[in-house]
Amino acid sequence: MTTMQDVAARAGVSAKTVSRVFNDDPHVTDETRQRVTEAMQSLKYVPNMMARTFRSGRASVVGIAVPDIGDPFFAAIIRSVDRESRARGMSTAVTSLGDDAELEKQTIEALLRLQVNGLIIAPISGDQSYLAPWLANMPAVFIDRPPTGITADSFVEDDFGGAFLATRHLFELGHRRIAFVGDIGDIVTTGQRLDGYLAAVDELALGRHPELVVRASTNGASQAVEALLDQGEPPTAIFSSNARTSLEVFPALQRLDRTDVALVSFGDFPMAAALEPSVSVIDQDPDRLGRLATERLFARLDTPAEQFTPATVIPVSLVERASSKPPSAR
Amino acid sequence: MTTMQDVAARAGVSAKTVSRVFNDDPHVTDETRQRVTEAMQSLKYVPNMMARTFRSGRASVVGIAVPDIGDPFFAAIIRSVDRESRARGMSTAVTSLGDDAELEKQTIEALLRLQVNGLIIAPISGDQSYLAPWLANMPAVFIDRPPTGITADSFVEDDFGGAFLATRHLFELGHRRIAFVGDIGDIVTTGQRLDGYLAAVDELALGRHPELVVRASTNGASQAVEALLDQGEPPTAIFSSNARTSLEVFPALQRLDRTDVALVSFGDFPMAAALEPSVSVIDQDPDRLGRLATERLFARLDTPAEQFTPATVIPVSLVERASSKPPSAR
DNA sequence: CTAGGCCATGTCATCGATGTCAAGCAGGAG
DNA sequence: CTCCTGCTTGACATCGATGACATGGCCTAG
Repeated sequence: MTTMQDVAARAGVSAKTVSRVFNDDPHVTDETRQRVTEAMQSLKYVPNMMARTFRSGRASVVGIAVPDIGDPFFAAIIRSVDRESRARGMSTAVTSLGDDAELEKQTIEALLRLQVNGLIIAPISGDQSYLAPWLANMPAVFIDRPPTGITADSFVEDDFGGAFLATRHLFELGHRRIAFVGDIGDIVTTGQRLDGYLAAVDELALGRHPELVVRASTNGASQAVEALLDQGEPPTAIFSSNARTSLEVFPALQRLDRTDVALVSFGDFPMAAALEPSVSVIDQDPDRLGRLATERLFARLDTPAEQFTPATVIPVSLVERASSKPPSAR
Repeated sequence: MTTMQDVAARAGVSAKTVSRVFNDDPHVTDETRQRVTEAMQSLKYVPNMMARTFRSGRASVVGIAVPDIGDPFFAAIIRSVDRESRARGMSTAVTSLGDDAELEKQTIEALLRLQVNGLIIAPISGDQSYLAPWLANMPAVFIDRPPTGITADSFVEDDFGGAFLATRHLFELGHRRIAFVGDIGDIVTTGQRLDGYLAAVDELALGRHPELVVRASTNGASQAVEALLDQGEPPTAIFSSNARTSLEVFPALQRLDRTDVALVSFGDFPMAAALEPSVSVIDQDPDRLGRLATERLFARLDTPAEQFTPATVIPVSLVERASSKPPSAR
């Protein structure tokens, strides 16, 4: 690790002069500049960015933490945050939290250790109180689900409303047995969506049928669908509570040759419109979510004291496609 | 920003003692420990990780840079690297390079500024010589495409071979006019795939037809397909040079009601098997790529001096699905 | 000819945490 | 009673880069 000192010694100048050359300070003679430049090259000098950042306090990086980078919804959010941050001269560092709530704290702290300027987070655990001390120095904006145990800005979709909307939509098509497929992680979000589904079920007097509600781990959605359809009185429609499960549910229906079962997915996903039948979705507008979160983050960076509406709920909309269809005769 | 000094003043001890309490040094009396702990809490002290890291040199983070997080191929690689790194007690910071080669250097340097322990990179520009000085301090492993302008480990797929394989496969099905759809970015990779395609075209004596080779920007693949099929003698098969373009090409074919045109995609993507017709792909095994790259990175971290095979080419395989079909009568 | 000013360069302190070393104090052994 | 040991605690230096300020040389205006 060559330092400015080393370069300075080699060039026969002081470290300060090396610093000046490095930072294009005009108050250096060409001759000195050249000697220093040569020394830098021959010693392969790289600035210790950590030292510079340490001195200035921050790294000009926005941290983003999401449960899963592979989820199309989060991928879209990341894209959007990335674009907005870049436009403001900051780069981004993304990290996946996985689905182990225990690891959230430690993963986030590893990210914060990088001394990012701000954090955009879609948490997985049910408690973010460990963030409290950090918030004194750095703004955090929650997306997809609100914080628990601390107060912070948040932008969430209307999980309850979207689930209600999807369920009622299926009801209006004539369905009376509508299944709910959720996953294990995403406690808060999935819970809200389940509530919305159940509220619709109650309001429409469909009766709650526990056997129609399944929560499958990421790779188990396939079996879950199979079990659902294997019942005495199988559902005629499925509400899949997020894009990740939908990516499993659809192929499962196809494999069982049961694409006659209606399907609505909470969350759009690539190719949803190109499938046969095309899949109806509740569109969450991840682009907007990412944009709003980034704007808020930068607003907090500019004027930390300012008061904002802490929680914003973003409306969702139903995109009707071919998988929205009446019950089949089958 | 409360520092150890502040806590020390509050607790009536020296900063060093605060440091000791913070690091669970046993040589502190319970009484002092308690006073310091209280002071830390009331002042909401958080350690300046930057300062600690600065002193120790590294952050325990692996940096990953890819052109686009949303690309299913890179998303799968990131997942894999993330899993492997986590198993070794390191977390990851991912950043998107976008498709502007000019920005690569600056984005990477922002990442390196975080003083990551190592870097896994799928570059977009044609010159990584700017990395040279950094390599003295930190290992870097290239994936998807080899480095240019510097020497470093790399793991790449067999772009040439895969493209050759796909083209020959289409030929064997009876196709004689096979189009190539590439994108603008990814210069190296796309170039290799084009070479493989052209080599097959030559070997099979199909004749090079410039009008069958299109390079579309990310959002222009749709028009490109339209233009291809609108020719006097349109292709009967399309070789899409990466998953990102395939995500556009397929819907375009569908919209034009031309799913009779055969299609092979370089790179698998979610739902490729569920589409109608299911899409044949050249499978790149991103999981393996990520795993190998991470293993190499950690090997370099453990024994920097060791010699390894610098460049590894990972074979690809053809996954035959329904879109592999003979030319239609149309 | 000289004072004032500009310019190139250097010295020192600083950011926050922590390793090194030593001081100070208490208790036990001789 | 004294000396040694061991334990708690603090002063200082350090990591690398850089801001504030100082120094010394040269040029120019009066």
